[in-house]
Amino acid sequence: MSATYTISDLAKEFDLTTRAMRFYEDMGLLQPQREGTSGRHRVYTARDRIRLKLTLRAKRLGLSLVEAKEIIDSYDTPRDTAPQMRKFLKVLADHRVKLESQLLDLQANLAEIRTHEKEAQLLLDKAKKSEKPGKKSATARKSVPATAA
Amino acid sequence: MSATYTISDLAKEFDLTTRAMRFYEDMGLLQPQREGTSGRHRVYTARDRIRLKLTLRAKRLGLSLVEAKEIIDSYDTPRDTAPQMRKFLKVLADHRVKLESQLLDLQANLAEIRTHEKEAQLLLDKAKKSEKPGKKSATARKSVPATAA
DNA sequence: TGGGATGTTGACGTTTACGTAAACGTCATA
DNA sequence: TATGACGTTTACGTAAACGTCAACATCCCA
Repeated sequence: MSATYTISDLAKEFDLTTRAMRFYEDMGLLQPQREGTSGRHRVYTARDRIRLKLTLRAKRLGLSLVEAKEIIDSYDTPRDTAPQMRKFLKVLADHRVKLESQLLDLQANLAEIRTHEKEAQLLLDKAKKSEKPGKKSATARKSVPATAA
Repeated sequence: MSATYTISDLAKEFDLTTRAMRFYEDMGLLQPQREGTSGRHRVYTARDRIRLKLTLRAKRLGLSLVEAKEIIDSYDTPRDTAPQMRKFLKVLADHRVKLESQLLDLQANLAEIRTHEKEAQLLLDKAKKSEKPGKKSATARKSVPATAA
């Protein structure tokens, strides 16, 4: 009934190799069922697909596969007792702190780039304007910016 | 006159090993001067310090050292001609696109975490309230969230 | 002047995240 | 039934980013 996927289905969808997917399985990130005459072929469920999606996003944010697994698993472990719940909350909070500081890095970096883009664009425009009117205009040779945070 | 640093000065300031700094030098990210009787000891300038700072921030955002070098170097290459300028702008734009998509990942992830935190906190509070009044309350066993983007 | 503290150059080791190749099984279909 | 196309296991290889010695040079200062 519910949708299932072959290894290459998911590999294609997320643009990775089957080797990578088997590796993720070895790491415990995916746990496909087996099927076929001798139960060799892997069958992925929607749950695997979502875990894979989360894994890749975590990777894009610079987490190792082990770190990714830790967090993703935490979404999938029992939280029936208060201590379990509190531990879950701690994992979330720790991760959030990391993400928030990364957000700052990112915003700083973006701001810097946009500044440089504007500046460079301005110089380029100026050069074009003086293309005919003037003779030659010495453009700036900038070095590493002091605004670096 | 202008401030200089020893290898361990910077290593301490940025919390990395001297081995890492020499490695960055091998990669071309840093180019300390040499000093002393036989010119063996490395001397780092403010420029090195800033390049190091940029390198580490790039690393935190998941760039490889080679990628970091490419971008940082681009800030430090001549931009006297229009083609050079345009190439510089292209590097910036490419990098900005990457950062912007990363920003989306990050914001999605943060939003998700905050949702889970609220939800979990609510359950925890509810459990505490019914600690005395009721007998026992079965708390939820949540699995991987469907909200996963 | 001597002895820690610090620095330097190799050079080999380690972890992460797969790539790649061999050698074989399985499945749809022509 | 045979012939691709796809899947599987096993195992060795690799690139990035350092860690970890060893063995020696320099520097500071009591």
